[in-house]
Amino acid sequence: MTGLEQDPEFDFDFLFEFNQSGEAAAAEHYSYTSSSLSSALPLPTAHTSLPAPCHDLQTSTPGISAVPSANHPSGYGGAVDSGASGYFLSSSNARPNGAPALESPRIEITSYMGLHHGTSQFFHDVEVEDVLPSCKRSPSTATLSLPSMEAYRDPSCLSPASSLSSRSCNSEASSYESNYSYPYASPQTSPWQSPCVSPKTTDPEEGFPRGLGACHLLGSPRHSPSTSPRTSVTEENWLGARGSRPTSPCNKRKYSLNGRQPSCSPHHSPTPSPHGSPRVSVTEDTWLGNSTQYTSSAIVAAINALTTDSSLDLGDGIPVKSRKTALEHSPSVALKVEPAGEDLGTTPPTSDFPPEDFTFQHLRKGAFCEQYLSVPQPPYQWPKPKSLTPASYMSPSLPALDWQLPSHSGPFELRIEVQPKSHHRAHYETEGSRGAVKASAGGHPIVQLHGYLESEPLTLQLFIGTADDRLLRPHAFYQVHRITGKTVSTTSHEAILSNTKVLEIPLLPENNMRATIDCAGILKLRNSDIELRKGETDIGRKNTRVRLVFRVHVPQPNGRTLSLQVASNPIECSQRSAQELPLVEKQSTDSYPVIGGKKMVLSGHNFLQDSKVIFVEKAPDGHHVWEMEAKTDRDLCKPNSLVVEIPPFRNQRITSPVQVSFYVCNGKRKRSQYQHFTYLPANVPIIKTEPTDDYEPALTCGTMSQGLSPLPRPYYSPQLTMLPDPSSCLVAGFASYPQRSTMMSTPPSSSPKLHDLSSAAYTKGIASPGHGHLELQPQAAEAPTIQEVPRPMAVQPGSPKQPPPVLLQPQVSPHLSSSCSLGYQQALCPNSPSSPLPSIAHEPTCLQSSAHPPTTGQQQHQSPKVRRNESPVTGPLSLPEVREDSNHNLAPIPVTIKREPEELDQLYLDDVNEIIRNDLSSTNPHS
DNA sequence: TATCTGGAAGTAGCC
DNA sequence: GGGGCTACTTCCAGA
Repeated sequence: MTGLEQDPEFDFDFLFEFNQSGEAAAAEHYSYTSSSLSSALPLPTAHTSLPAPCHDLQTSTPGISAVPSANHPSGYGGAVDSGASGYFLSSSNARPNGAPALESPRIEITSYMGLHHGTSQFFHDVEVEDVLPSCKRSPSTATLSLPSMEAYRDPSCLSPASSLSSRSCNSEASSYESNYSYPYASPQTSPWQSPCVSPKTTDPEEGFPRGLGACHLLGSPRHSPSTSPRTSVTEENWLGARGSRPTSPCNKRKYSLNGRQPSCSPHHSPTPSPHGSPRVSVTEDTWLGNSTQYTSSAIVAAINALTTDSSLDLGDGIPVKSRKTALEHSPSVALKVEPAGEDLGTTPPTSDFPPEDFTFQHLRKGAFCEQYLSVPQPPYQWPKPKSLTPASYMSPSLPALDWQLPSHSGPFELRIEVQPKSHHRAHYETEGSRGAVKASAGGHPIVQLHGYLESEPLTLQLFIGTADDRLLRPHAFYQVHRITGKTVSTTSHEAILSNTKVLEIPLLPENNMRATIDCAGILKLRNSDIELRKGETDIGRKNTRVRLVFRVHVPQPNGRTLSLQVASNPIECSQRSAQELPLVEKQSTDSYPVIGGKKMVLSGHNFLQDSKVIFVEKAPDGHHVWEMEAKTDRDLCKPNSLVVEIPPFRNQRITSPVQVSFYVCNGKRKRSQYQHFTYLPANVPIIKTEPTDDYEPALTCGTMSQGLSPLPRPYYSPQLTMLPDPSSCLVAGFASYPQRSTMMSTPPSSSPKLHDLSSAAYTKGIASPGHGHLELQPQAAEAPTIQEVPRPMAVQPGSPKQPPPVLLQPQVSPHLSSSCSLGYQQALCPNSPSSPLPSIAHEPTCLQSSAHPPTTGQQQHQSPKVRRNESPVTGPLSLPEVREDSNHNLAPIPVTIKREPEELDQLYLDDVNEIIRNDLSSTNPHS
């Protein structure tokens, strides 16, 4: 690292600049974005700044603790409100951020001292001092001398939990290096950060978005050559980069500390980066290039860049591999001279890229981040689209990656023609690539955009998303990894959006807007790295399922952009899971009358003759209300298929569908993920049920339609499962969307149709009085018209700390706390601790949820620790039962509820994240 | 030689 | 505090 990098002063300057100008700056940004975007930033630029928008949107939330309601209303809530607009993002009027003008109370950002981190970081990165002549800096910038890192790292800024000092591991080490690195870590704090990340904490660190990881990753020294972003923010950075092995946080791994793996250790890295750390290459051009660059967008970009590169500078700490990569591919403007012409990616942005330059756009898009990421530049250049207009390519205001988007709208449909295999062992940064994700039948996944008749190519975005029962969002522990080589025929480009690495693949008309995804691998980030991030609430342990998430932004004639998204089936990424755990990919039936008796064929992997299929009804708190082992036909059992007889449901008198789960168990701790199954009332024909009354809408929303789903499918579809389709609830027309499909029958590949609200549809729905119980109308009313306020209708999975859906809840009529309302609110703040959605939407759950917003099946699960406290004793629990019955006036059949710690494992695992979130939220006032 | 893979050793955390 | 287990991460070796 060069002295410059380490120059605290430098960082502080920026920091300060930021802080001081804080609000003003923030405001400026906004205004910039909103108003001046066009002027200040040429669309092309905006385009490039893609990340920014996302950040904005997302971020608005995250870093800013206060943002709360204000934000929501305008921000998320707004999104919701505007719903319709959501998908259509107006490129024209929108702020680059895409957010309504203002919504975002980014102001908060400013205030916070913690910002230093972020800012500093930010600047630090930027620091690229060389790049940024001090003279160019804003005069107003106050220079803060950095006496010591301590100062730098204002303890106050750190959340208690996160406080480095608190961490034993970092202790000393943390002092300088940590601090040093720390800044990087925080870029996320910036308001622009993705919301997904940590929502809300004022605490800078908290602000640390999980997405950050991505950035880190990107910047991270270790990441794989081209890609793997490492989240180094963690220990290495914070805790003491000095440690030999960058990794283990808190000395979890002694060996690492011992330098057992020197190779990994940044310090030892054999292949120091020639170019120096890939810092954010905020080059003069990009950053200061011209006066205009100071525009908000520029700032945003810079921030983004900063964000991403958190770890970069740890020069020493950069893992060989990462470093190598970074070096090779992403020359950082900042410190070192980039190899001339190294590649596009690295090329210091010149202030004037031709907007048309696709490559460039990408670069710019990623702005600093990308450079940072060091996207390996392929020998071949990113094809320049015939005429990829910014609009076609990307709108400045694109929905954040954690927003739920429809897979189709109007004539357009983004579809995964060929699903990826259910197992793909992800590689660590310390490993070589494990290749591209493949399709189960050989070959690679294929994605196609239907209904697009224009001649302009579009860009298909791919990122790694979660596969749990919550809303789809970028996975904190996995990043897409760009694969290159002889075997790769698909051109791709990496970009970083909201701290998540995104692979961009051209969708060409000549190929029927079809792309073979043979260039996407999956990188696993060390849990320790990610978990230590401030603001990161998810846990990595056993959180090994991901989905490939594809997005495409289709420019509309009216200037808006239609964003479609589709997620693949879940992909198990762990080695062990792939080898031992049973996996259910498909089920021949996903609903059946309570009488049971029907044979159901499960398709998947690792089935054994001894495999058991257990049907479970879970209470909102996660306890098993009912368990029943289904009969399996051992004779027909094959490694890839299992025939099971659907057991009769415990309550033969249900009046509405009840969703339960089942899993395949190969032994202790070897069980598949829960699959959803719906029991239908005995006398009810297996036909779709439409919400009929206020009392049961929830039910319908939550559970019904399963029977409808004609195709067997894995239940995975978190988003679907979690979110009752608002649209369905709101719009009569949408009722047709199988809620269930959303719940589980929807092919994993399908994205939440729930959100599939075309602007028109959505608008109508909202406007439509007929959907009264969807108290959404008011919101709609509040919301600016779509055109006026292009906000993604998509659901914003808030970060854990995200304020509860206050806005929505009130609107929901009490008696309705049905799934619809619930679902809706969930949709708004899916991750909100206060409004968790039960992964399993059985009737009781729906109702209860409403009654007990804070607890959902998942949340109710206690974290591992908590669990331990739980009585392992098996005993009858009447709670769930009673409530359920009472609610439905059903004569409950006595049920014995067993508490089996082991059994709950899965539940816990599934819910741990939520729990953690809750814990964090409760413990952290700010958040 | 480089990449991809499968397998397994070493380590950490939990019971 | 040690042993057993499981999960995570890293390393090794073969194709």
